[in-house]
Amino acid sequence: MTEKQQKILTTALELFAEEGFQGTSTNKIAKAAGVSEGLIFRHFKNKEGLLNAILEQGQELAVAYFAPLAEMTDPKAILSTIISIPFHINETEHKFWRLIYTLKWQQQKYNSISFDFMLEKAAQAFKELGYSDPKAEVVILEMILDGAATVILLKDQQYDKLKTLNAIKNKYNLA
Amino acid sequence: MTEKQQKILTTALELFAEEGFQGTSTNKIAKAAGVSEGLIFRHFKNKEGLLNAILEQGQELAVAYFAPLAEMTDPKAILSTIISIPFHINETEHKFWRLIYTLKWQQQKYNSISFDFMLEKAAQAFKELGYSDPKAEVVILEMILDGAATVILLKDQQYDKLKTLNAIKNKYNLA
DNA sequence: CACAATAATGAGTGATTACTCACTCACAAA
DNA sequence: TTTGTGAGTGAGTAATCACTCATTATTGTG
Repeated sequence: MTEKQQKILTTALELFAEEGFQGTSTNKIAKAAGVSEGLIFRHFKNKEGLLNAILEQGQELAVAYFAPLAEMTDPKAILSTIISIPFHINETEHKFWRLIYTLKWQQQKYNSISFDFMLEKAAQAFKELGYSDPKAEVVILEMILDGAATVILLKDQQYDKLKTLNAIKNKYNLA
Repeated sequence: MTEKQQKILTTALELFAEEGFQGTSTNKIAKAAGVSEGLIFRHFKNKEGLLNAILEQGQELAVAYFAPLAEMTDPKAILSTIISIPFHINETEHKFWRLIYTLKWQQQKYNSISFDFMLEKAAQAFKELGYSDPKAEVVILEMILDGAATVILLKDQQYDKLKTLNAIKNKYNLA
C-alpha cells in the first residue's frame, strides 16, 4: 500500500460519505487526493473496486467493535456494552459509518455489516434477565441502536450524548 | 396536472426512492413513464424541480400524519399516537418515506420533514406524565421512531409489526 | 369550423462520466 | 551498464448526463 494509494482511499471515503457513491466522480476524487485519475483505476480496477477496498479496510474496524462481546457472559454487562456502541463512534470512524448508513439506503447489495452476532448476544442476555419476550426486545433494541447511530452521525453535538446514553441504560436497569 | 405529468411524478418517486436521486437519470425516468424526456423539463424546469414537486406532494401526506395530534390533550394518547406513526406506513406512502430517508443521508439541504411539532407534543406529554427528564426522553423517543421507520422501510415483513408496536407501548405504560 | 394555447415530441447540445492506454520515471537486480 | 518492473501520468475514448428547442399534436373556446 503506497502513500498515494492510501491517500485515494481516505479521500474517497470522505467524499463518498458526504456526497454519496454515485454523487462523487472519480475525477473529483483524483483532484482532491492530488493524484492522476488513471491511478485510481490502476490500483482499484474500477469505481466499485475502490468502494470495496474502502469497505474492506473499514470491516476490520467493525470487527474490533464487536470482539469484546464474544467473551462476555454477564447479561447486564453485555447489554450495557451493546447499547454503548453507537455512542463510542469517534471522528476517525465517523466517516466510515456514515458511508455504511448511506449505502444501506442507496443499494441493497451493500447490506452493510452484519450485526447478527451482536443481536444474538442481546437475545441471550434478555432471556437470562427474564424478559417475557426476548425476541421483541431485540427488535426494539435494534431500533434504538439504529436510531442512536443515525442521530449521532447526522446531528452530532446537538445534544448531551452521555446523558442520553445513561437514560437508555436506565430503561434497561443497567445504571 | 395532466395525466402524463402525474405519471412522471409517480415514476420518478419510485426510481428516486429505489436508486437514489443522483443514481436516476432523467432519460430513465422518461422511458419508465412512457414519456418524452423533454416533457419532464417542460413541466418541472429541471431535475431538482422534479424532486421538489415530489416532495411537495408528499408533504401534504406528511401533514395528514401529524394533524390529529394537534387537538389531542391526553398525554398517554399523544404518546401512543406518535409511537404508532411509523407502524402505519402503508404501501402508497412507503416509497415517499423511503425517498425522504435516502435524501436525509445524501444531501443535507434536504433535511427532510420537520418533526419539531410532534417532538414538542411528546415533550409536553412526558412532562405531564411526570418523567424526570422529558428532554432526554424525547431524544430516546426520536431514536426509536427513527429506528422503527428504518426497520420498516428497509426490512419490512421480516417480523411481527403489531407485536413490536405493543412491546414499545408497554415500555411507556401505554398498553 | 377557426384559432389560440398548451401538451408533447425527439433530435440535438455541450459538459461530464467512468475508464483506457501509451508513455515516463525511479529503482533494483543481473 | 543494461534490463525489467511497478508506480504514476495525462491526453483521449465512447457513453451518458441534464437540458434545449424547433416542431407537431391535442385541446378548449368563441
